[in-house]
Amino acid sequence: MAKEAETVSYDAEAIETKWQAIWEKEETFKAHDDSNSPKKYVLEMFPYPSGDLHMGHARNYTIGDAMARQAHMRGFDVLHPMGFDAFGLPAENAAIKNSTQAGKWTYANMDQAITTMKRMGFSYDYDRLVRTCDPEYYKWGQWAFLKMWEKGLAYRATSPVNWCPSCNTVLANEQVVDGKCWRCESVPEKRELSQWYLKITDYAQELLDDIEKLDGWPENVKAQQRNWIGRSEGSEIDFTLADTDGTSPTDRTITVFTTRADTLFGTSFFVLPPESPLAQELVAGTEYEPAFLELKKSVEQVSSVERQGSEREKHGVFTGRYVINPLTEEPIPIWVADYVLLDYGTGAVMGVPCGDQRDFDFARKYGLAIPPIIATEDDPLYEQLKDEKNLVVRDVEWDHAMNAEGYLIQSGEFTGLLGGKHSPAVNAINAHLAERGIGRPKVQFRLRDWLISRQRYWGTPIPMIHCEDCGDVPVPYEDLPVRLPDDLNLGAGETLAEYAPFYECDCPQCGKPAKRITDTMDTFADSSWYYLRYCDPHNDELPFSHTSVDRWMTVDNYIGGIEHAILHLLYSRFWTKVMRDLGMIDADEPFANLLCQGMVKDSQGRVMSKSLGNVVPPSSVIEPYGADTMRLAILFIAPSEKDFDWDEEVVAGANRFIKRAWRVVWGLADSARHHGIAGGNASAELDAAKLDTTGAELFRRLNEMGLKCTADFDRYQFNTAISAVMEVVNDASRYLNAVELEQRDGALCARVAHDIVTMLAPICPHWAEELYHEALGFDSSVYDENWPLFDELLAQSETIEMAVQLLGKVKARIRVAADASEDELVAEAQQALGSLLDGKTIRKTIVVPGRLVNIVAN
RNA sequence: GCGGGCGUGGCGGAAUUGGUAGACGCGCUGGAUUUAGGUUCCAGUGGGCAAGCCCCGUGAAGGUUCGAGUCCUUUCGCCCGCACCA
Repeated sequence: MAKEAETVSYDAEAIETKWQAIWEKEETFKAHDDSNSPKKYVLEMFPYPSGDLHMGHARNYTIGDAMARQAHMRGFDVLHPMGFDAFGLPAENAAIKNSTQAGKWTYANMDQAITTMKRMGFSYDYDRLVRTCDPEYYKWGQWAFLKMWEKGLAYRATSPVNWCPSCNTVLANEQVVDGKCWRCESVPEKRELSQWYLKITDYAQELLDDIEKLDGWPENVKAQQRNWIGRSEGSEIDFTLADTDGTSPTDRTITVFTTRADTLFGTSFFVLPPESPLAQELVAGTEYEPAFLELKKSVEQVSSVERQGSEREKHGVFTGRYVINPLTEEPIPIWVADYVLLDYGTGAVMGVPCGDQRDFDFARKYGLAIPPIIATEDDPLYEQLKDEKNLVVRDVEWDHAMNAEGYLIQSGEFTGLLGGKHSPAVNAINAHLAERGIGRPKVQFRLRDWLISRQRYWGTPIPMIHCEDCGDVPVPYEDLPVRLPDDLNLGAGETLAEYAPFYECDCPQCGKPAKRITDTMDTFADSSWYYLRYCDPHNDELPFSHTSVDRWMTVDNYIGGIEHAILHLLYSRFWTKVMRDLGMIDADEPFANLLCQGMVKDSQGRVMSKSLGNVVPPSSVIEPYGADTMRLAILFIAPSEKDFDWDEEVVAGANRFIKRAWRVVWGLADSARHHGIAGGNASAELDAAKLDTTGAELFRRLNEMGLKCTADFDRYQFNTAISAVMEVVNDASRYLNAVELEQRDGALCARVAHDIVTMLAPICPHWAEELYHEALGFDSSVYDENWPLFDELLAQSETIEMAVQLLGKVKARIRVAADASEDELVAEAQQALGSLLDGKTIRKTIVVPGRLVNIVAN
């Protein structure tokens, strides 16, 4: 390397501290509500402040920050806010343990996290910081609850719910994961309690349909949501309850839900769940009652985890009663069995052992008939019974249910129709039942209403009052927020329900003494609309104004963990639709593009956890290497969606590159100055035709790799965007090594230096800012610089290497002029193949411009 | 069982639409510079052997095509979600 003006050494800590202070002072990252530029809303899932940030947060926010900064450089007015999901149980538990206030613990953690965010150089508009535990925030969550109450979307109901004995609160359906509490992994108990719900099921169909609109979401998240919503098309069929004699009809019916109405002729028994009040009623006072009660008791003792295992043996008892099959008019015995659920469908099932493996297993165990009513063409039974309308064979020797698609046999007038879900046979039987008024098509969802009340202190109080006379009465809007008291003695175990200053109040309707609801909302309610509040965080008239959400919504890029695939993302979609129906916002969906970043694991591929002691705190990387190295390493090590194992070598490699790029930029800038051009003057006259071969090739590569880097940013593929810049840096380094200072092209050096700095600016912002000012000589922030433009034409070289194939196999390579004609290429190619073509006839030649010539000869 | 995804060097991973497989980085090998290197620079690095204008190579086997990591069929393996949902 020729001697240059001495370069300044790279001191990460000094420049990072310096620029963080300047950004803060200059308010560099302020979002503008009134700008004429197109907007871009980049959002990372806000953290729960349980302590300092961990590597997962660092990765999440680094991805978002690279997107946000690059968007700004491409001319967008960017909204890139941050906040805290600050309510929740860990704060309360910590407060109980330390006899302090949950708020104190939470605010201290939030301050700590903000410090770390600033050390990472994230480009947040801290003016818009949202903390869900601030009354200015949760007031509007309460407001939304009241609106939902008015629309009938919020209600109170008593039903069996999941109670977590360790968290001392109920859980939403979505929060019972693998039969365990999502937070503490205790096994919840079923309790009959009066709880508050949001009617998300009203939106089940729309939530399902609109998944189709989410082109920018990963397939697996969409699939998970579809699964969770669980739409199932089937039929409801009414069975008449027979009298105690077993045959004469009563005037009562029991309705079942089935997706296989076609198998109605094969119904040989009927099942109710042990929890069924109807079952209780049917056996009451009979000889069957003791066995029923025993089964019911045993089911209560088995945990939900165990009961849900599909391997579990089925248990059932006969009730002594019958229903009448509406088509065959035969009596069907009613059983009670533990494999049927009370809260799905109608809570009653028609048992068709021929068509369903579970029913089959149950029939075998209890010696119930297995009438064959469906068969495939290659089944001997099909030949025997294909024209048989009446039930002549009542049992079969099979060892499993008939799972394959087949034709109905022994099924009256429907014999011969193709059966299966959504089959002609289903349609025909549905039509028949509908005509008789004893059946109807029915769409069933798995999704349940969202149970949002929690019996905990540290959350948004539900703004309702219970009056002995008036019932549940909403808190008047002018009384919002219902403030959470901050002087509870949590350490002594005091709860809101026991704290009179909170619950004592007067009924807003009749004025008599009443009791305030002491449940708080699930924290997922708080996080279901925070992205809307960021649009208008200081509004004290409304949760947000229509103009503000018109300006910023929808979120263009949402980045967060896959663990929220159902819970948070489904609730947020629901909340947005509710706000839309309240006329608050026009958008149907909150998040246009979703990126679920992979996990950061330890070097052995294990999840980082405090209990394993394998946590790598961000500070352990920032301190020795700097935030820019860490950001670079995180983005380079793997594609954003993939898990990666933490690898110190990669960090060292990233640091090596950043230092190398630093030297190269200085070398280029000094060279430019030597030739009288400002270090980073990208607009200096650059005549590509006047460049020597080495210079021309560097310029071409700059354009080629610049285009690639830009395209990779566009598809959020940061690892390859970085590799493109690495190639430019490598090329520039070779240029500096190969060409003496005097021979270098000043304008070229300035351009390359400028573009390297700007392309890396979203990823290594402090590094870029320092070079932009000190090496390239600019006064403004690189954040306000334009993303460089590259030229497709300039990316092409005059001569290119092309592959020559014989029968599709590469046999030679030729260097040809980029604008060579097809004829010239074919001639060159044939020459290159030489003797390989001897004695062969050319059948065909395929020319792929710029890539290859394939000669088909034999 | 249902749904989604993935199999490419020693490792992380590249390869917009079918068109030169292995970019970039880590690691490793050799060389240069240095008093020294956890520095920098240069070169090499999929496998095989007869060392070539060679053969084989993207989990496996077929197929379509002038041409397949990419498309189709079958199959093996792994990961994730839901699940006695009728």
